[in-house]
Amino acid sequence: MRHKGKTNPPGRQKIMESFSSLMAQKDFHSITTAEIAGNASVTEGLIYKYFKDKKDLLYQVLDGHFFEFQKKIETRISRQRTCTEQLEVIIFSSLESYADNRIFSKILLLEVRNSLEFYDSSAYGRVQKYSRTILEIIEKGIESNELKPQIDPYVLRKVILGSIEHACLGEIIFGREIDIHTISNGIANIIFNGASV
Amino acid sequence: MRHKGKTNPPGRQKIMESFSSLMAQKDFHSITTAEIAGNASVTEGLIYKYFKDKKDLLYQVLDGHFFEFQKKIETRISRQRTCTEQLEVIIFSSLESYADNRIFSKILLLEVRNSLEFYDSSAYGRVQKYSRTILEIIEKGIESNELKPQIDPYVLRKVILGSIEHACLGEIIFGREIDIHTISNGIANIIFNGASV
DNA sequence: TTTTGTGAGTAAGTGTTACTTACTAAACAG
DNA sequence: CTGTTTAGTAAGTAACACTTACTCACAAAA
Repeated sequence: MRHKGKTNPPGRQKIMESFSSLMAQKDFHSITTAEIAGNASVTEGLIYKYFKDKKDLLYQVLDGHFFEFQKKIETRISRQRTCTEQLEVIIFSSLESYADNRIFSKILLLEVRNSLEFYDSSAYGRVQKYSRTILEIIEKGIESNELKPQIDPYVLRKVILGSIEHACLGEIIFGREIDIHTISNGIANIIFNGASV
Repeated sequence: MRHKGKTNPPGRQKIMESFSSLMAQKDFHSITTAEIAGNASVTEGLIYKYFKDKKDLLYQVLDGHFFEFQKKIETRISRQRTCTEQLEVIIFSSLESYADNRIFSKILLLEVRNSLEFYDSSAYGRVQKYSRTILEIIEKGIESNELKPQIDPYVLRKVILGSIEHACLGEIIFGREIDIHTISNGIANIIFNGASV
């Protein structure tokens, strides 16, 4: 290459930061391109140099956040030995990440799911990988006799992910504080030991 | 009243039906008011006689669907005696309703949650009532010694609702078929008896 | 040293969209 | 009859997402 393929120019970064900070204040659809550009001190047109459209900007911002989320989860999992411990780490760390990073949570749980384009994005690729990791842990747990053999791994994964996500919704939507330790212990206790006497 | 307060005129109904059928085909934001009106054979302006804005139309359509959902669930619950049976009915019937009524599910799980106005709507009032019913059943179950006393009712509710909702997402988003019986039994089994050996 | 190509960024649009305003026509109540 | 209310229309408008066509800076090749 003749031109030193310098990637991620300042304008691009400023647009993403500006958009992120706006997402902390309001929902995706009420953020305008004019606002994003103004807040970033660039012109509206520049957004479309780096992003296909407004949604693509959303997906790319999510992708960055998800990358960090994934890195943290993976190192933590690797430090645990049993399947139960690993799933507990997943429950706790997911709750922690959602609670610590509202923008990430809002985008992932409330804004991207409704349009099909998301499922082609690289951010969704990360979701799939994370999801597959959970499935593998469950399958290993069944093999090693930690988990009941009659359990459907896909269903258990749904219960785990669903519980985590639902637990964060109140926090994200209404800005309520949640006690991560209590909730994650509560969820893990129900899922592993059951609610019935 | 002087004018026989005749409510729900044909134009209003046609708008709601038109919008419902469009929701079956695409996501909320890519439906235009021109489309809704054209499909209903009325003028665009009429939409705004009966609905505050496009979102209000969404909420009112959801409200109608939720009313039916609630009616069905409540009669079914009343036929069960034990808390466990009642919660099983909730899990099964919710899955069934979501699977049978894609428009309802799509609106409730993917389209309304992200904007705060929804939480003032009457549809959200129904969500709260349904949610409260579940909590009451759980509390009764703890009192009657069917459920473990150390369980936090709020957490158990999160696990139940989260599992149900997550189980339907694949179905709704990708149009996958799910086996309601298998999934609802699987979820109930994990939640009541636990996944650990 | 000039030329040429490219990446960063801008300015000024354009078509669409959600929503508004000001208006009929008819049904009814007093 | 008369005034009021309901159902519905027609013709806008501001704001929005996105496009087009451009400038400028700079670096490598000729």
